[in-house]
Amino acid sequence: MAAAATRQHIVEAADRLFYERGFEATAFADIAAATGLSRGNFYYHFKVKNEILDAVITLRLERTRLLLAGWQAAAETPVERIHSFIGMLIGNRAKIMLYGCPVGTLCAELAKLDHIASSRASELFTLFREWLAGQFSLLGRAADADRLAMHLLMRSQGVATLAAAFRDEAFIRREVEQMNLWLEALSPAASLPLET
Amino acid sequence: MAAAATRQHIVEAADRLFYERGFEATAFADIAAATGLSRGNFYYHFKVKNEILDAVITLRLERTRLLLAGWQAAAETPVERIHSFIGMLIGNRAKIMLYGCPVGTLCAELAKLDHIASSRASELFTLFREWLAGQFSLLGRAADADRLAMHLLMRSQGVATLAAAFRDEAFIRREVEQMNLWLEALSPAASLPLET
DNA sequence: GTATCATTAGGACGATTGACCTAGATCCGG
DNA sequence: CCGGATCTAGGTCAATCGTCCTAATGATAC
Repeated sequence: MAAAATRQHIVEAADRLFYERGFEATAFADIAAATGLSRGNFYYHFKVKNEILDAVITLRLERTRLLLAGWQAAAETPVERIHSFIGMLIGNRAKIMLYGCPVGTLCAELAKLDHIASSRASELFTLFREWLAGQFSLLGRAADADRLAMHLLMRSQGVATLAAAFRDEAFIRREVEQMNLWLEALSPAASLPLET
Repeated sequence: MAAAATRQHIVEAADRLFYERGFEATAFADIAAATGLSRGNFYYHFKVKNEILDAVITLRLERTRLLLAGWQAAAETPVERIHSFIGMLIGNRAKIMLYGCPVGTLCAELAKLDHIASSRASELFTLFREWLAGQFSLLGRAADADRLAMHLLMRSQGVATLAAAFRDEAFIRREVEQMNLWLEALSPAASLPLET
Protein backbone atom coordinates (compact mmCIF):
# COMPACT_ATOMS: atom_id res chain seq x y z
CA MET A 1 0.00 0.00 0.00
CA ALA A 2 2.13 2.83 -1.30
CA ALA A 3 -0.94 5.04 -1.43
CA ALA A 4 -0.53 6.20 2.13
CA ALA A 5 3.05 7.18 1.38
CA THR A 6 1.99 9.06 -1.74
CA ARG A 7 -0.72 10.84 0.20
CA GLN A 8 1.76 11.76 2.90
CA HIS A 9 4.14 12.96 0.22
CA ILE A 10 1.47 15.23 -1.24
CA VAL A 11 0.44 16.60 2.15
CA GLU A 12 4.00 17.41 3.14
CA ALA A 13 4.72 19.17 -0.13
CA ALA A 14 1.48 21.11 0.21
CA ASP A 15 2.37 21.96 3.79
CA ARG A 16 5.64 23.50 2.71
CA LEU A 17 4.17 25.34 -0.28
CA PHE A 18 1.19 26.66 1.65
CA TYR A 19 3.66 28.13 4.12
CA GLU A 20 6.07 29.57 1.60
CA ARG A 21 3.60 30.83 -1.02
CA GLY A 22 0.23 30.81 0.70
CA PHE A 23 -2.79 28.60 0.17
CA GLU A 24 -4.49 30.34 -2.76
CA ALA A 25 -1.27 31.11 -4.57
CA THR A 26 -0.31 27.42 -4.56
CA ALA A 27 -1.75 25.59 -7.56
CA PHE A 28 -2.00 21.85 -8.04
CA ALA A 29 0.62 22.20 -10.73
CA ASP A 30 3.02 23.53 -8.07
CA ILE A 31 2.40 20.58 -5.77
CA ALA A 32 2.65 18.25 -8.73
CA ALA A 33 6.02 19.72 -9.66
CA ALA A 34 7.23 19.51 -6.07
CA THR A 35 6.20 15.87 -5.66
CA GLY A 36 6.94 14.68 -9.17
CA LEU A 37 3.41 13.29 -9.39
CA SER A 38 0.80 13.96 -12.01
CA ARG A 39 -1.96 16.45 -11.42
CA GLY A 40 -4.74 14.00 -11.92
CA ASN A 41 -3.33 11.69 -9.31
CA PHE A 42 -4.30 14.13 -6.60
CA TYR A 43 -7.95 13.50 -7.18
CA TYR A 44 -7.58 9.92 -6.16
CA HIS A 45 -6.39 11.01 -2.73
CA PHE A 46 -8.32 14.27 -2.38
CA LYS A 47 -11.60 15.15 -4.03
CA VAL A 48 -11.19 18.91 -3.75
CA LYS A 49 -8.42 21.31 -2.89
CA ASN A 50 -9.97 22.04 0.48
CA GLU A 51 -9.34 18.44 1.48
CA ILE A 52 -5.63 18.97 0.99
CA LEU A 53 -5.81 22.04 3.16
CA ASP A 54 -7.67 20.03 5.76
CA ALA A 55 -5.01 17.34 5.65
CA VAL A 56 -2.28 19.95 5.99
CA ILE A 57 -3.96 21.49 9.02
CA THR A 58 -4.39 18.03 10.53
CA LEU A 59 -0.70 17.35 9.96
CA ARG A 60 0.25 20.62 11.60
CA LEU A 61 -2.02 19.94 14.55
CA GLU A 62 -0.41 16.54 15.06
CA ARG A 63 3.09 17.93 14.79
CA THR A 64 2.25 20.74 17.17
CA ARG A 65 0.95 18.25 19.72
CA LEU A 66 4.16 16.25 19.36
CA LEU A 67 6.22 19.41 19.73
CA LEU A 68 4.40 20.43 22.89
CA ALA A 69 4.63 16.91 24.29
CA GLY A 70 8.34 16.94 23.55
CA TRP A 71 8.85 20.17 25.47
CA GLN A 72 6.73 18.79 28.25
CA ALA A 73 8.97 15.75 28.55
CA ALA A 74 12.32 17.40 27.91
CA ALA A 75 12.05 20.07 30.57
CA GLU A 76 11.16 19.66 34.20
CA THR A 77 10.09 23.17 35.09
CA PRO A 78 7.36 25.18 33.42
CA VAL A 79 9.76 28.09 33.02
CA GLU A 80 12.13 25.91 31.06
CA ARG A 81 9.27 24.70 28.88
CA ILE A 82 8.08 28.21 28.14
CA HIS A 83 11.65 29.09 27.23
CA SER A 84 11.41 26.32 24.64
CA PHE A 85 8.38 28.01 23.16
CA ILE A 86 10.15 31.35 22.99
CA GLY A 87 13.20 29.63 21.54
CA MET A 88 11.19 28.67 18.46
CA LEU A 89 11.61 32.22 17.22
CA ILE A 90 15.37 31.71 17.22
CA GLY A 91 15.35 28.19 15.87
CA ASN A 92 13.07 29.07 12.97
CA ARG A 93 14.37 32.58 12.42
CA ALA A 94 15.54 31.98 8.84
CA LYS A 95 12.13 30.84 7.62
CA ILE A 96 10.29 33.34 9.79
CA MET A 97 12.20 36.22 8.22
CA LEU A 98 11.17 34.95 4.79
CA TYR A 99 7.60 33.76 5.33
CA GLY A 100 6.50 34.84 8.81
CA CYS A 101 4.83 32.48 11.25
CA PRO A 102 3.15 29.47 9.60
CA VAL A 103 0.21 29.64 11.97
CA GLY A 104 -0.33 33.38 11.94
CA THR A 105 -0.06 33.83 8.19
CA LEU A 106 -2.33 30.87 7.44
CA CYS A 107 -5.00 32.12 9.83
CA ALA A 108 -4.76 35.60 8.35
CA GLU A 109 -5.14 34.35 4.80
CA LEU A 110 -8.04 32.01 5.55
CA ALA A 111 -9.83 34.72 7.52
CA LYS A 112 -9.68 37.03 4.51
CA LEU A 113 -10.89 34.29 2.20
CA ASP A 114 -13.76 33.56 4.58
CA HIS A 115 -12.61 29.98 4.26
CA ILE A 116 -14.41 27.12 5.99
CA ALA A 117 -11.16 25.83 7.45
CA SER A 118 -10.51 29.19 9.08
CA SER A 119 -11.63 28.12 12.53
CA ARG A 120 -9.78 24.84 12.25
CA ALA A 121 -6.58 26.70 11.48
CA SER A 122 -6.93 28.83 14.58
CA GLU A 123 -7.05 25.62 16.60
CA LEU A 124 -3.30 25.63 16.05
CA PHE A 125 -3.19 28.80 18.09
CA THR A 126 -5.45 27.22 20.66
CA LEU A 127 -3.03 24.34 21.14
CA PHE A 128 -0.21 26.72 22.03
CA ARG A 129 -2.56 28.89 24.05
CA GLU A 130 -3.82 26.09 26.27
CA TRP A 131 -0.41 24.51 26.65
CA LEU A 132 1.14 27.82 27.66
CA ALA A 133 -1.76 28.49 30.03
CA GLY A 134 -1.07 25.12 31.62
CA GLN A 135 2.56 26.04 32.17
CA PHE A 136 1.63 29.39 33.71
CA SER A 137 -0.79 27.60 36.00
CA LEU A 138 2.05 25.38 37.17
CA LEU A 139 3.95 28.57 37.86
CA GLY A 140 1.29 29.51 40.36
CA ARG A 141 -0.44 31.92 38.02
CA ALA A 142 -3.60 29.89 37.55
CA ALA A 143 -5.72 33.00 38.02
CA ASP A 144 -4.38 34.77 34.94
CA ALA A 145 -2.80 31.84 33.10
CA ASP A 146 -4.79 32.33 29.91
CA ARG A 147 -4.13 36.04 29.95
CA LEU A 148 -0.38 35.42 30.19
CA ALA A 149 -0.54 32.75 27.50
CA MET A 150 -2.28 35.12 25.11
CA HIS A 151 0.23 37.83 25.93
CA LEU A 152 3.17 35.61 25.10
CA LEU A 153 1.49 34.31 21.98
CA MET A 154 0.83 37.89 20.94
CA ARG A 155 4.45 38.86 21.35
CA SER A 156 5.68 35.92 19.30
CA GLN A 157 3.23 36.80 16.55
CA GLY A 158 4.28 40.42 16.52
CA VAL A 159 7.93 39.47 16.38
CA ALA A 160 7.34 37.10 13.46
CA THR A 161 5.37 39.70 11.50
CA LEU A 162 7.92 42.48 11.91
CA ALA A 163 10.88 40.17 11.46
CA ALA A 164 9.49 39.19 8.07
CA ALA A 165 8.69 42.75 7.08
CA PHE A 166 12.14 44.09 7.96
CA ARG A 167 14.21 40.90 7.53
CA ASP A 168 15.78 41.83 10.85
CA GLU A 169 17.45 39.06 12.81
CA ALA A 170 18.86 41.37 15.48
CA PHE A 171 15.33 42.48 16.25
CA ILE A 172 14.26 38.88 16.84
CA ARG A 173 17.13 38.24 19.21
CA ARG A 174 16.45 41.46 21.10
CA GLU A 175 12.77 40.74 21.57
CA VAL A 176 13.39 37.11 22.47
CA GLU A 177 15.73 38.24 25.19
CA GLN A 178 13.06 40.61 26.49
CA MET A 179 10.50 37.83 26.47
CA ASN A 180 12.85 35.62 28.45
CA LEU A 181 13.41 38.41 30.96
CA TRP A 182 9.66 38.97 31.19
CA LEU A 183 9.21 35.29 31.92
CA GLU A 184 11.89 35.22 34.59
CA ALA A 185 10.41 38.29 36.23
CA LEU A 186 7.03 36.60 36.37
CA SER A 187 8.13 34.08 38.96
CA PRO A 188 11.69 34.63 40.15
CA ALA A 189 11.42 31.82 42.70
CA ALA A 190 10.34 29.16 40.25
CA SER A 191 13.19 29.93 37.92
CA LEU A 192 15.88 29.67 40.55
CA PRO A 193 16.38 25.92 40.14
CA LEU A 194 17.54 26.62 36.61
CA GLU A 195 20.50 28.60 37.84
CA THR A 196 21.71 26.24 40.50
CA MET B 1 -11.31 65.67 -16.54
CA ALA B 2 -13.29 63.04 -14.70
CA ALA B 3 -10.49 60.57 -15.29
CA ALA B 4 -8.75 61.47 -12.05
CA ALA B 5 -11.97 60.87 -10.13
CA THR B 6 -12.49 57.51 -11.81
CA ARG B 7 -8.94 56.54 -11.07
CA GLN B 8 -9.37 57.52 -7.43
CA HIS B 9 -12.60 55.55 -7.35
CA ILE B 10 -10.82 52.45 -8.61
CA VAL B 11 -7.92 52.81 -6.20
CA GLU B 12 -10.18 53.23 -3.19
CA ALA B 13 -12.27 50.20 -4.09
CA ALA B 14 -9.09 48.19 -4.64
CA ASP B 15 -7.73 49.45 -1.34
CA ARG B 16 -10.75 48.11 0.51
CA LEU B 17 -10.85 44.79 -1.36
CA PHE B 18 -7.12 44.18 -1.02
CA TYR B 19 -7.59 44.61 2.71
CA GLU B 20 -10.70 42.50 3.08
CA ARG B 21 -9.86 39.70 0.65
CA GLY B 22 -6.16 40.01 -0.03
CA PHE B 23 -4.34 41.12 -3.16
CA GLU B 24 -4.22 37.90 -5.15
CA ALA B 25 -7.73 36.84 -4.22
CA THR B 26 -9.12 40.12 -5.57
CA ALA B 27 -9.85 39.90 -9.28
CA PHE B 28 -10.52 42.75 -11.66
CA ALA B 29 -14.08 41.51 -11.86
CA ASP B 30 -14.41 42.17 -8.12
CA ILE B 31 -13.14 45.72 -8.42
CA ALA B 32 -15.34 46.24 -11.46
CA ALA B 33 -18.38 45.07 -9.52
CA ALA B 34 -17.48 47.28 -6.57
CA THR B 35 -17.01 50.39 -8.69
CA GLY B 36 -19.71 49.75 -11.29
CA LEU B 37 -17.15 50.25 -14.04
CA SER B 38 -16.33 47.95 -16.89
CA ARG B 39 -13.31 45.69 -16.68
CA GLY B 40 -11.73 47.04 -19.80
CA ASN B 41 -11.84 50.55 -18.46
CA PHE B 42 -9.17 49.70 -15.91
CA TYR B 43 -6.56 49.31 -18.56
CA TYR B 44 -6.97 52.89 -19.56
CA HIS B 45 -5.88 53.93 -16.07
CA PHE B 46 -3.58 51.04 -15.19
CA LYS B 47 -1.62 48.92 -17.63
CA VAL B 48 -1.15 45.95 -15.31
CA LYS B 49 -2.55 44.80 -12.00
CA ASN B 50 0.67 45.66 -10.21
CA GLU B 51 0.08 49.31 -11.03
CA ILE B 52 -3.16 49.22 -9.08
CA LEU B 53 -1.30 47.69 -6.15
CA ASP B 54 1.30 50.41 -6.45
CA ALA B 55 -1.41 53.07 -6.44
CA VAL B 56 -3.04 51.47 -3.40
CA ILE B 57 0.25 51.45 -1.50
CA THR B 58 0.84 55.07 -2.49
CA LEU B 59 -2.62 55.96 -1.23
CA ARG B 60 -1.97 54.20 2.06
CA LEU B 61 1.38 55.89 2.45
CA GLU B 62 -0.23 59.28 1.93
CA ARG B 63 -3.04 58.57 4.37
CA THR B 64 -0.58 57.26 6.94
CA ARG B 65 1.46 60.44 6.67
CA LEU B 66 -1.70 62.48 7.16
CA LEU B 67 -2.68 60.33 10.12
CA LEU B 68 0.70 60.78 11.76
CA ALA B 69 0.70 64.51 11.04
CA GLY B 70 -2.76 64.72 12.58
CA TRP B 71 -1.61 63.05 15.77
CA GLN B 72 1.41 65.28 15.79
CA ALA B 73 -0.78 68.38 15.65
CA ALA B 74 -3.61 67.22 17.88
CA ALA B 75 -1.49 66.26 20.87
CA GLU B 76 1.12 68.31 22.61
CA THR B 77 3.08 65.63 24.42
CA PRO B 78 4.76 62.61 22.85
CA VAL B 79 3.04 60.36 25.37
CA GLU B 80 -0.35 61.59 24.22
CA ARG B 81 0.64 61.02 20.60
CA ILE B 82 1.79 57.49 21.25
CA HIS B 83 -1.50 56.87 23.01
CA SER B 84 -3.15 57.88 19.75
CA PHE B 85 -1.17 55.18 17.96
CA ILE B 86 -2.18 52.57 20.52
CA GLY B 87 -5.77 53.79 20.32
CA MET B 88 -5.93 52.72 16.68
CA LEU B 89 -6.38 49.15 17.89
CA ILE B 90 -9.56 50.18 19.67
CA GLY B 91 -10.85 52.47 16.94
CA ASN B 92 -10.40 49.89 14.22
CA ARG B 93 -11.18 46.84 16.35
CA ALA B 94 -14.18 45.74 14.28
CA LYS B 95 -12.23 45.50 11.04
CA ILE B 96 -9.12 44.20 12.77
CA MET B 97 -11.06 41.28 14.21
CA LEU B 98 -12.27 40.43 10.72
CA TYR B 99 -9.24 41.12 8.53
CA GLY B 100 -6.27 41.81 10.80
CA CYS B 101 -3.96 44.77 10.36
CA PRO B 102 -3.98 46.18 6.80
CA VAL B 103 -0.24 46.76 6.88
CA GLY B 104 0.82 43.51 8.47
CA THR B 105 -1.36 41.26 6.35
CA LEU B 106 -0.40 43.00 3.10
CA CYS B 107 3.31 42.73 3.90
CA ALA B 108 2.90 39.07 4.81
CA GLU B 109 1.07 38.25 1.59
CA LEU B 110 3.47 40.13 -0.66
CA ALA B 111 6.47 38.55 1.05
CA LYS B 112 5.10 35.08 0.30
CA LEU B 113 4.40 36.02 -3.30
CA ASP B 114 7.92 37.39 -3.63
CA HIS B 115 6.21 40.43 -5.06
CA ILE B 116 8.15 43.43 -6.32
CA ALA B 117 6.05 45.81 -4.25
CA SER B 118 6.95 43.90 -1.09
CA SER B 119 9.56 46.38 0.07
CA ARG B 120 7.35 49.31 -0.79
CA ALA B 121 4.60 47.86 1.38
CA SER B 122 6.92 47.60 4.34
CA GLU B 123 7.57 51.32 4.00
CA LEU B 124 4.20 51.64 5.66
CA PHE B 125 5.74 50.02 8.70
CA THR B 126 8.73 52.30 8.39
CA LEU B 127 6.52 55.37 8.57
CA PHE B 128 5.08 54.27 11.89
CA ARG B 129 8.46 53.09 13.07
CA GLU B 130 10.23 56.37 12.47
CA TRP B 131 7.37 58.47 13.75
CA LEU B 132 7.20 56.43 16.95
CA ALA B 133 10.97 56.60 17.33
CA GLY B 134 10.71 60.36 17.04
CA GLN B 135 8.18 60.46 19.85
CA PHE B 136 10.33 58.26 22.07
CA SER B 137 13.26 60.55 21.37
CA LEU B 138 11.18 63.47 22.57
CA LEU B 139 10.53 61.44 25.70
CA GLY B 140 14.23 61.49 26.42
CA ARG B 141 14.79 57.98 25.12
CA ALA B 142 16.80 58.93 22.07
CA ALA B 143 19.33 56.20 22.81
CA ASP B 144 16.84 53.35 22.38
CA ALA B 145 14.07 55.16 20.52
CA ASP B 146 14.06 52.78 17.57
CA ARG B 147 14.14 49.79 19.83
CA LEU B 148 11.09 51.06 21.70
CA ALA B 149 9.32 51.92 18.46
CA MET B 150 9.84 48.41 17.12
CA HIS B 151 8.68 46.96 20.41
CA LEU B 152 5.42 48.89 20.33
CA LEU B 153 4.90 48.12 16.66
CA MET B 154 5.47 44.47 17.42
CA ARG B 155 2.86 44.44 20.16
CA SER B 156 0.26 46.10 17.96
CA GLN B 157 0.93 43.55 15.23
CA GLY B 158 0.65 40.64 17.63
CA VAL B 159 -2.59 41.98 19.03
CA ALA B 160 -4.07 42.40 15.55
CA THR B 161 -3.09 38.89 14.49
CA LEU B 162 -4.50 37.16 17.55
CA ALA B 163 -7.57 39.37 17.69
CA ALA B 164 -8.41 38.25 14.17
CA ALA B 165 -7.71 34.59 14.88
CA PHE B 166 -9.85 34.49 18.02
CA ARG B 167 -12.31 37.30 17.24
CA ASP B 168 -11.66 38.47 20.77
CA GLU B 169 -12.43 42.09 21.59
CA ALA B 170 -11.76 41.73 25.31
CA PHE B 171 -8.26 40.58 24.47
CA ILE B 172 -7.66 43.74 22.45
CA ARG B 173 -8.83 45.99 25.28
CA ARG B 174 -6.74 44.11 27.81
CA GLU B 175 -3.55 44.33 25.76
CA VAL B 176 -4.18 47.97 24.84
CA GLU B 177 -4.45 48.79 28.51
CA GLN B 178 -1.16 47.00 29.15
CA MET B 179 0.47 48.92 26.34
CA ASN B 180 -0.75 52.18 27.80
CA LEU B 181 0.61 51.19 31.20
CA TRP B 182 3.91 50.21 29.61
CA LEU B 183 4.08 53.63 27.99
CA GLU B 184 3.29 55.48 31.20
CA ALA B 185 5.91 53.49 33.05
CA LEU B 186 8.49 54.43 30.44
CA SER B 187 8.57 58.05 31.48
CA PRO B 188 6.38 58.81 34.47
CA ALA B 189 7.56 62.38 34.60
CA ALA B 190 6.68 63.24 31.03
CA SER B 191 3.19 61.89 31.41
CA LEU B 192 2.39 63.87 34.52
CA PRO B 193 1.16 66.94 32.65
CA LEU B 194 -1.63 64.78 31.28
CA GLU B 195 -2.99 64.16 34.73
CA THR B 196 -2.92 67.70 36.03
C1' DG C 1 -21.42 72.30 -36.27
C1' DT C 2 -17.41 69.94 -36.84
C1' DA C 3 -12.87 68.05 -35.77
C1' DT C 4 -10.06 66.30 -32.17
C1' DC C 5 -8.87 64.21 -28.21
C1' DA C 6 -10.01 62.00 -23.70
C1' DT C 7 -12.63 58.57 -21.62
C1' DT C 8 -15.46 54.44 -21.28
C1' DA C 9 -17.86 49.96 -22.41
C1' DG C 10 -17.65 45.48 -23.66
C1' DG C 11 -16.11 41.72 -26.26
C1' DA C 12 -12.18 38.46 -27.33
C1' DC C 13 -7.57 36.59 -26.57
C1' DG C 14 -4.46 33.02 -24.58
C1' DA C 15 -3.08 31.11 -20.32
C1' DT C 16 -4.11 28.94 -16.09
C1' DT C 17 -7.18 27.42 -12.61
C1' DG C 18 -9.67 23.49 -9.96
C1' DA C 19 -12.13 19.59 -11.21
C1' DC C 20 -13.24 15.34 -13.67
C1' DC C 21 -12.62 11.12 -16.50
C1' DT C 22 -10.65 7.06 -18.26
C1' DA C 23 -7.10 3.95 -19.69
C1' DG C 24 -3.16 1.73 -18.17
C1' DA C 25 0.15 0.22 -14.46
C1' DT C 26 0.88 -2.10 -10.15
C1' DC C 27 -0.08 -5.18 -6.53
C1' DC C 28 -1.82 -9.44 -4.39
C1' DG C 29 -4.71 -13.40 -2.90
C1' DG C 30 -6.45 -17.51 -5.06
C1' DC D 1 -1.17 -17.43 -13.85
C1' DC D 2 -5.04 -15.05 -13.23
C1' DG D 3 -8.64 -11.45 -11.79
C1' DG D 4 -10.07 -7.92 -9.02
C1' DA D 5 -8.79 -4.10 -6.30
C1' DT D 6 -5.68 -0.37 -5.75
C1' DC D 7 -3.10 3.23 -7.51
C1' DT D 8 -1.26 6.43 -11.11
C1' DA D 9 -0.73 9.15 -15.54
C1' DG D 10 -2.33 12.22 -18.60
C1' DG D 11 -5.93 14.28 -21.29
C1' DT D 12 -10.12 17.15 -21.10
C1' DC D 13 -13.57 20.22 -19.23
C1' DA D 14 -15.75 24.75 -18.07
C1' DA D 15 -14.68 28.69 -15.56
C1' DT D 16 -11.87 32.41 -14.57
C1' DC D 17 -7.71 34.87 -14.67
C1' DG D 18 -5.01 39.18 -16.47
C1' DT D 19 -4.52 41.37 -20.74
C1' DC D 20 -5.62 43.57 -24.99
C1' DC D 21 -8.37 45.68 -28.68
C1' DT D 22 -11.83 48.36 -30.88
C1' DA D 23 -15.93 50.92 -31.28
C1' DA D 24 -18.88 54.11 -29.06
C1' DT D 25 -19.42 58.03 -26.10
C1' DG D 26 -18.20 62.35 -23.91
C1' DA D 27 -16.18 66.72 -23.74
C1' DT D 28 -13.59 70.67 -25.70
C1' DA D 29 -11.77 73.99 -29.03
C1' DC D 30 -12.24 76.32 -33.27
